[in-house]
Amino acid sequence: MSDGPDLYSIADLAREFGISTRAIRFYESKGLIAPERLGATRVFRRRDRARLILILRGKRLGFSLRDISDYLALYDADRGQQVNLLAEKVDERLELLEQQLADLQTTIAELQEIRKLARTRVSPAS
DNA sequence: GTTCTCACA
DNA sequence: TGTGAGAA
Repeated sequence: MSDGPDLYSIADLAREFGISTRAIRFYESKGLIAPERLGATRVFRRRDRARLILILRGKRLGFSLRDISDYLALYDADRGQQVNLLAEKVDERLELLEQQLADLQTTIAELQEIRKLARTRVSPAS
């Protein structure tokens, strides 16, 4: 049905996702994942792998580990509230990015204006 | 190979 | 938000 191994070592996941084993341990220390242990050694199941994928996607979208942790914590608890939190954080993020984009566009326009003036005043005719 | 802790940016 | 180093 669903394929792939049932068990993964920390090195397996680090290799698959192109991150360090240190980063994975770091995420665990922050409570984002909670792999089982065989003795002292971490054993990751599909569920842990799935959470890791969500962590990396959240990071890629610019969310903090804290945000991602808050979101993941609701997976086992309140799925309705999880959806609400996600919507709220996504709105926040979009608002910030849109503002940053507008600021960048303003800066770009200023620089382009400066370049235009500089060319007409100090450059040989082209 | 894996674990942990401490220091560091 | 991670990494480096060192010891086990």
